[in-house]
Amino acid sequence: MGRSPCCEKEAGLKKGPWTSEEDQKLLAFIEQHGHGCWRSLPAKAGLRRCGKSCRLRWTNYLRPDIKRGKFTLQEEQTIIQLHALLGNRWSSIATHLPKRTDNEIKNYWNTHLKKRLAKMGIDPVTHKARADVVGGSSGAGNNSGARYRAAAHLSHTAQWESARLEAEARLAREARLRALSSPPPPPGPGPGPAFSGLESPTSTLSFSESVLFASAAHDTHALTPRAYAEAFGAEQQQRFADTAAAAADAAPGFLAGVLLGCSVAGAEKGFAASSTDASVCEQQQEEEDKGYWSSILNMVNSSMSSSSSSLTSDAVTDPAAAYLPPATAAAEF
DNA sequence: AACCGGGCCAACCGCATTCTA
DNA sequence: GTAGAATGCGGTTGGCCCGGT
Repeated sequence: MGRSPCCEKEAGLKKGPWTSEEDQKLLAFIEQHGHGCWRSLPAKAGLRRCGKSCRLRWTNYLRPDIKRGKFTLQEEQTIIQLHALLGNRWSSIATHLPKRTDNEIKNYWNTHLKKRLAKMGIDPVTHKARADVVGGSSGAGNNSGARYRAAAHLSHTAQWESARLEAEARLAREARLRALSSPPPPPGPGPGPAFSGLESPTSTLSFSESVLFASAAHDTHALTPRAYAEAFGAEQQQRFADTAAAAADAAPGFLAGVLLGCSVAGAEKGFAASSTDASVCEQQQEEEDKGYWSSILNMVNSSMSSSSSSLTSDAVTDPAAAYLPPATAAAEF
């Protein structure tokens, strides 16, 4: 595959921080003409920058729909959960955090979240409990249990993710084939909620990631309130509960229920209730996990069937099978 | 006051992927 | 089918800022 002649090597191109004058030029040009071809944009806009630099400046800074400033607790959770599922696929993660850029998320992960997970004894790369923490059952008491469970849960999701990626690749191939063999659908209401609300203009993945988003939202369980409190400090516990309550107001469905189940209920029961019966808690956790995963399956099923009228391939006649985790994971159900 | 080290983040770099002729 | 061009993406860097000594 050919590599383009690097525009950065063109003579006289400016590098480094952008001036406000350059920003103005870029903004004005894009507002008037749209960005179109990035390569030719700098010349048209009167900028001595390469197109790549312009694109980066626009997407990471100048775009009007960018939210700047501190990440909310909910955003932090989403990043952690999506990272557990997707790894360093920052653009995919950014797809599910409206108004945040991949660069910003990446920076935030590297400077904040990674360290906090490490503090929790969770390897920020694998999202598994570190051996030195899991093995060291002494001292920390119940802490290691909560940490281990959180990490085990994340590990569990990783198995799902590998299966999901396979299915995703298959669906993408099939979608492409269908697109080639059939005319585009008429404009109008989309095939269903799974398609309509979660699609991102920047996303290269649509359906399956929408499902993933929902599943990630479910994965609020992955960090238990207590484990979360350990990592994020007591002063954030209230924020956590507030956020969940706000989410319940705004979205009284699925996500809110999960958030509430995790936070408010947790808060009511005494957020860091170290004196509660551990075995009962674990049983409850297992039950919740079962419900959690089966609701994902249900959602996948319903989402797939809602769109299956246009899916004709054998590979997706059994939608659940397309997303079935490896046998070891499936056996845990 | 000066120095130092770490945190933070915008921007760069180069590879990967997608598009197009 | 292939090569070149365009764009996307993730890792890394450079420089500013701030708190500690």
